[in-house]
Amino acid sequence: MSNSAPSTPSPAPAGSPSRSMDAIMALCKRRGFVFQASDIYGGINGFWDYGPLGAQLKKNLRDAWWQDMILNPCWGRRGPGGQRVVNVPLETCIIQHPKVWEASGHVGGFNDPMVDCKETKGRYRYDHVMVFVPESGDPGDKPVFAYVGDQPTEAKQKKKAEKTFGAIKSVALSSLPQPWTRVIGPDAEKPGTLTEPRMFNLMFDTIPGAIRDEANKAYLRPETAQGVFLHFKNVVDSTRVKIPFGIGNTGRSFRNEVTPRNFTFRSREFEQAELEFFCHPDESRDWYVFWRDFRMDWWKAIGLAGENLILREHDKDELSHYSVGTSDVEYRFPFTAPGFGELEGIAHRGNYDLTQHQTHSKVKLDYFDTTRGETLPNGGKKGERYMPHCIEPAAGLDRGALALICEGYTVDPSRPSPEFLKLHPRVAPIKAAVFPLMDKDGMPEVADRLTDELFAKFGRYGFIESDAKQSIGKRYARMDEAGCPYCFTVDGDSLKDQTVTVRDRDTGQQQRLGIGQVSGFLGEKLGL
RNA sequence: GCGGGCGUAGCUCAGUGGUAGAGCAUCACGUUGCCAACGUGAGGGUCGAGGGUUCAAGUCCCUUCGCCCGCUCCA
Repeated sequence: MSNSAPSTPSPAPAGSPSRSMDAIMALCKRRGFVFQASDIYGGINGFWDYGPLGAQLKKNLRDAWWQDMILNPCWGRRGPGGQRVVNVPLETCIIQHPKVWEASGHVGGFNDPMVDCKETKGRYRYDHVMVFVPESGDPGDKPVFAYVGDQPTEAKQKKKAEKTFGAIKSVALSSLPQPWTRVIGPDAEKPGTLTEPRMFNLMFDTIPGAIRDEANKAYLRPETAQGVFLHFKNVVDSTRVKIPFGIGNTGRSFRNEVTPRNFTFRSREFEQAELEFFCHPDESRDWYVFWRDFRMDWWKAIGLAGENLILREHDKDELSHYSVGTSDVEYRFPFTAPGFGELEGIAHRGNYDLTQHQTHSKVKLDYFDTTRGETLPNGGKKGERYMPHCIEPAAGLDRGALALICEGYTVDPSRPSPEFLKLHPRVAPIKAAVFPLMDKDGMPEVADRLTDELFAKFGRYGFIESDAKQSIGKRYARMDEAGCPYCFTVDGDSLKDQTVTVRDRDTGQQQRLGIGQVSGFLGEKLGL
């Protein structure tokens, strides 16, 4: 825990009533972190908007990612070979050529009606499933045998069907009336295990161009990663980067989730921050470990330092067929407790994506590495041509913002303002507040001058608030709830000795500080 | 997609067929000189939406939208 002061109880454990999602969602709405999209029309399932504080919180999170991944990668931490880590940014469109998603595998797997087998957990394209039935067409009370053409199941099921019926014929599953209580799935033993066909529209589609023509259908991207692979060659040719290096891409992605659930956690429109890091196949495992460890450290550094954060290595059977390894940075959200929910996946993608796009686009995407190969008489290298491997740390910014809010949300009944948000100063949307203790006797003027100074120095990083109304306790409480880390208060003594009090959000404790020291104090606390 | 719960002021909720309410919050004025203080006052509602029954609907019925929980799904 970040706070070790004995007077401060540790945050309520995940899943306890005092850290309930209801309370967190209520605070999010009350203080303007998150609103439901199209609220006044009754909302729209799976879409959430950010209010003033939430928009700034998420921007701070995005900026932190950009700073620590692109501008000063890994805080200067050296790569596995002792080299400086080099990453460059890219910003690609939400809509790309439809073939991109065929190459990536997103179209083939998810755009057709599928039937699932409850027994084997197999999934089949509805229009590919055929069934062996007796020549007469009427099986009586006997089961019929489903199969998928050109697959091992065909011969197996044909044999069984012939044994049962003798003369058989083949019909489409779609020609049989539902429910298919008598159909034995391709790999199943018992009849009646196939579900009704279901559409899995993972991707939203749209039709660019003035004239609606289904032939022009395009998709809203389900991930930002593919935009990077498409420009791998352009980046190499235009920036003098040498492998190993990474390309970062942030932006909105869209997935037509079957069940949007859990506040902003599973939204249909969401923002990703993804890095595709390209390296030689032989070094890919080391880089995978490097990125996995750094990304975990990064989330800790912006405030998820508690036991609610874990790094989970995927089991072998969870991995995609092309992946050497995948880890998730996972957070114990109130709605997943005692389990965890994914914040970021760090995947070793091998050379799958570049290879796929090379095949589909017929454009060479391999890399000529002039630092490898045998040494030539002139001292240079002969070079080596290879398809780079890729490590992909892919973070969800909305999930990150939600985790920051959940982690920061604290209830301490012993405080005058029990409910408060312990946001790390780097991501807190409000960086500081300035209050005149009373709205008279020269205090507002001093407060105004200090406010101006803080705006000039820190306004570019977040909000600087000032408030002269109502009791001081109420103003502190408001700032606590909004996650503002420090409040500076001008009182009667300020006029005499040029000092103010600074109040720490997490402890409620105050100390006196010269007005001239305030900027230095705040800059240090904000890590600037 | 299936099952269950919920939807009344910004928030938490009361209101079981008969004039829409309370507390907190917000705003103003006054008091108060460091922790959601006190006093006085103000603003804020087509009771999620649409339809129906009824002399009369927040309340009963139907439909629909949204949120929450469980299952399902999540190469």
